[in-house]
Amino acid sequence: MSISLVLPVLTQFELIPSAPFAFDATFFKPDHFPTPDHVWQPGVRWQTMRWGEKMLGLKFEQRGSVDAPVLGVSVWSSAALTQAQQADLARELTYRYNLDLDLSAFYQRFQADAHVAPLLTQFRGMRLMNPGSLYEYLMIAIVLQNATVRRTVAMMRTLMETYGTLLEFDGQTLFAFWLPEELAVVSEADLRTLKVGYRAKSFLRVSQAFAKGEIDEMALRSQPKETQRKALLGLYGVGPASVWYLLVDVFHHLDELNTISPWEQKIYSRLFFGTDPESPLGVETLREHILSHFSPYPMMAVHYVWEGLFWERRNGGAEWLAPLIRL
DNA sequence: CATCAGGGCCCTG
DNA sequence: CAGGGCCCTGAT
Repeated sequence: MSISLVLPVLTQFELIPSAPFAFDATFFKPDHFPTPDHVWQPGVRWQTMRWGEKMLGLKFEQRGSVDAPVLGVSVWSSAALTQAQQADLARELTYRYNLDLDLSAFYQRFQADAHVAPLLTQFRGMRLMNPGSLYEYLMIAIVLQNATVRRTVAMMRTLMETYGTLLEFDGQTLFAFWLPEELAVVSEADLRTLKVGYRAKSFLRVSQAFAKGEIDEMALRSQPKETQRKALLGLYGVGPASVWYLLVDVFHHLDELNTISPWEQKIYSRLFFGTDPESPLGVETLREHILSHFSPYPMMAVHYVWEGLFWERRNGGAEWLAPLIRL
C-alpha cells in the first residue's frame, strides 16, 4: 500500500523540563484516542511530526529523575537540521509538551484536597500535552464528532493511509500528517469514499482556511482566549465541544471548562458525586461544582482525576467505564 | 427487518 | 433558541 520514507539523518539534544516532571504520565495519555503517528512504552515515546515542509521522526526518552529531569530528544530527518532549526524545534516541543510549566501553585492549592491530593502524588510532575499542531488537532476533533471511538479510529487510519506519509526511523514505521494545502485540493467525493460522511466538508473547509492563511496558530497563541475562541468557532464544522478541547490542549487554558458532553457528564457524575452514570446529574450542577471546587485550575484538577481513572482502567480496573466509552 | 443514538454542528424557521 | 438532518455503524 504505502511506501515508507526512510529518514536517515539523526540529530540529538536534551531538554530540561521544569521539576517535578513525570515522563510517562505526560508522554502517554491512556484517554487520548490512538492515532497511528506515535508509539509509547515506559520511558520512551516515538512520534512523527510535520515541521513546515519537513517530515520528522522523533524519539523522546526519559532521563534523570522526577526532581532532576532530563528529556532526551532524537530527531530523524531527510536532511540535516541547522542550529536555528534545531532551536526552533526545541522551542516548539517545549510548548507542545508544556515542559516549562510551573506546577507549584497548583500543587499547593490541592495538597490538602482529599480527592485530588493522592493523584498529585501518583502523577507528580504530569502536564497536559498535545503532540501535534492546531491543524492536526482540528482533524482529530472532526473525526471525534458524533461517532463512536471505534469509528473515529477507523476514519483516522484511512485518512492517514490515504493522505499521510509513512515514515521509517529508529525501527518504527509511523504515519505523519498531511499538510492543509494538500487536503484542501482533494474533492469532497474522494473524501466521502473514505466513509467519513458529512465530515468531508469540514475537513475541506478547515484545510482551505489554513491553506489560505486565514488561521495562524503561532499568532493565535499570543491572543486572548476569547479571540482564539472566536477564530476557532469561525471554522466550518467546529463548534463549542471541539473548541473546548482546542482551548485546553492546544492553547493551554487551564481555567477553561464550558462544555460537558453527555458521555463526559456521566463520567463526571460518577467521579465527583458517585452517582449512577445512567442517571447523571445535570451539566449545570457539574460545571458549577467543578469550577467552584477546583478553582482556579479546574482543567488541571479534572485532568489529574481523569488520568487517574483511565490509567486505572488500563491496569484492569474501573470496569464501570467500559459501557460509557463504547470502543 | 427497522430504528436509533453516538466523544456535534449547521441551518432553518 | 429549538429542532431536524447529516454519514455510518453497531446495538436493540
